Amino acid sequence: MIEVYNTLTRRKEKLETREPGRVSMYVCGPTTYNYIHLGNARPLVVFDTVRRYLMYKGYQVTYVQNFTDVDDKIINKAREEGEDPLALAQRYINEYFSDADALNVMRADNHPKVSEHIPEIIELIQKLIDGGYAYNIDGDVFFEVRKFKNYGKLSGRSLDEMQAGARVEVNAIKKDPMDFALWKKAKPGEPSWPSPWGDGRPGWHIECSAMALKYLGAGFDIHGGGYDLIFPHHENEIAQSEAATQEVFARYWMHNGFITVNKEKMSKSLGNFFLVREILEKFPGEVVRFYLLSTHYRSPLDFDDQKIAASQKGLERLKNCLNMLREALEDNGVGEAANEHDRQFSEKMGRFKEAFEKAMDDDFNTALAIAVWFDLAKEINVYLNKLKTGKTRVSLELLREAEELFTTFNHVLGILNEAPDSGKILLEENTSADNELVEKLIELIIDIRQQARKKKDFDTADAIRDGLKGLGIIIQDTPQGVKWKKQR
RNA sequence: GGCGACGUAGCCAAGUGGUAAGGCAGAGGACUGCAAAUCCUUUAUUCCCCGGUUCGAAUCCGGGCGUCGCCUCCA
Repeated sequence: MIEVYNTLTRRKEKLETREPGRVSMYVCGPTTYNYIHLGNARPLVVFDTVRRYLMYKGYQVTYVQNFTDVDDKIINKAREEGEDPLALAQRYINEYFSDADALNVMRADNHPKVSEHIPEIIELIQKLIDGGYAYNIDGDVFFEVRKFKNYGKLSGRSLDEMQAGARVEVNAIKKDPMDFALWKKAKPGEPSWPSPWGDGRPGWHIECSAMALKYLGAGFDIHGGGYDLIFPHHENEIAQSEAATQEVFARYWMHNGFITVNKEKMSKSLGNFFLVREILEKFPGEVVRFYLLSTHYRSPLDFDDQKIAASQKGLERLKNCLNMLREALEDNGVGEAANEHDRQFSEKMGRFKEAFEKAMDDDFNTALAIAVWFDLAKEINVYLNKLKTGKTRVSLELLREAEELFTTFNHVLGILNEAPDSGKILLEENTSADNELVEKLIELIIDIRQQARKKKDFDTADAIRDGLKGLGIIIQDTPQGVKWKKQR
C-alpha cells in the first residue's frame, strides 16, 4: 500500500487512484526564460522518481509536464535581447531538456505549451464567465474569488486573513483585491491572440487548468510542484478548474521542499541560485540526482559543494560494489550449489527488497530507500569477499539475483544512467580513435610499473601511480591483477 | 501582523509511543611492498531547553528559545 502526503488534507493518505492500475500525474514545469537552477531541478527529479516507483509497482502512469512559454518574464527577456518571445522560450525549452537528460529525468508523456493551447484556455475562461465565476473589464478577464466558496482550501487560509496582510496587490478595476487574471488585454509589442474579449494572452494560472483537464481530465490523481506554488498558483488552479467543471480537480497534491543555500531559499531574487549546468561542470549528473534524493522530498535541502562531494563519495561506494559484482559475474571460476551461507545471503536480499519498497511506499522516502541500498551493497561486498579470500565459492545464481536487485533499486531511483566503469576509460570529449590510443598508452605505463614492482623498485612504481592519479587515472593493485579507471 | 514547517553525532540524514537506520569525515585492526578498494571494530546513555501525560517519549501535550518558509513572480 502506497501512502502519499496530501497537501490538501495535510496528512498521509492511502493512494487510491481514479482508475485501478493507472495513475495520472501533472507536474508544473518551468517558465522558460533562462536555464534551470538547482531549485527548479528538485521537482523534476522528485516527481520523476515518484513516477518511476509507481511504474515499478505496476501502475500505468500518464505523466504530463507543461512549459510556460507565454509570460511577462519571457516577454521582458525577449525585449532585452531583441528576440521573438516564443523563439526565446523554445530555445530555453531545448536547453531544459539538455539539463533534464543529464539528471536522467524521463520525458513526460506530454509536454504541452501554453502557446499551443490558446483555444482550450479561451474555452475554459468562457465557461467561467458563463458560470458567473469570472468577469470581463474592458478586455481583462478576472476570476472572482468570492464566488468560489472553497477558495483557500489548499493553502489553508481564508480570504479575510489574506486581506488583513499588507502585501495584497492593489488594483482598482478588480472587484476584490484577491481576484486574479485569467486573460490579460494585449499591450503593444506583446504576443497576443484573438479572443471573445479582444486580443490578449492568458494569465499564469489558467494554463495549467486547461492543459491538465485536456490531457488528464477532472479528478486526475497527482498534481505536483514546489512548495511555493501552493499559493497562489495551485489554489487558483483548483478554484478555476472546480468552478468550471464542478468536479474535484486533482485527488492528491504533492509539494517538494526548497533547495536552500546557507539555509535560505535558493531563488532568483536573492541571487543565490546555482544553475544546473554550472553544477554539472563540477559533478556528474548521477551525483546531483543522488544528492537530491538523499533527503526526503518534503524537507529543505541545503546546497553546497562539500555536501554534494560527500554524496559523490557515497555514490562511489555503490558503484564500486556494482563493479565488483559484475567482475565476479564475468569470472567463470565461480559457480557452485547454494550452501547454508548462501541461503542466508538470499534471505537478506529478500528483506532488503521488502525494506526498500516499504520505504518508498511511505510517501516516497528515498532517503530511507538509499540506506537500504547501502545495506545491500555491504552484504554483496561481504559475499564477494568470500570469493576473494578463497574460503568458499559463491553461487553464480545468487550473484545474478544480487545484481538484479541492485539494478532494480538503481532503476527506481534513476541514479546511474550508464554502464558503471568496467575499468575502461570514458573520454566523452574525444574520438574513439583517441580513446583507444589513450587506453593503450595507459596500459603500457602500467606494464612498465609492473616491471618496476617485480624488481622491488617501489619508488618508481609509486611515482607512476601518483603521477597517473594526478591525471585522474586511479590504479589499484588487487590479487586479481592491476585495475585502473578514470576518476569522474 | 496572519499562517506553516523545522531543530537528531564534527557534517548530511532516517526514525511520530517501546528503548537512536544509513552516508561523509575521524580512530583502531585485517588485507597490501606501500596504497586503493573491501571487510571488522569504534564514534549520540541520547534526539534545542523547561515542564506535563505514560509502565515507557526523539516521537504525544503545554511553554520557551532558535532557524526557515508562504502571505508578491518564484520549483
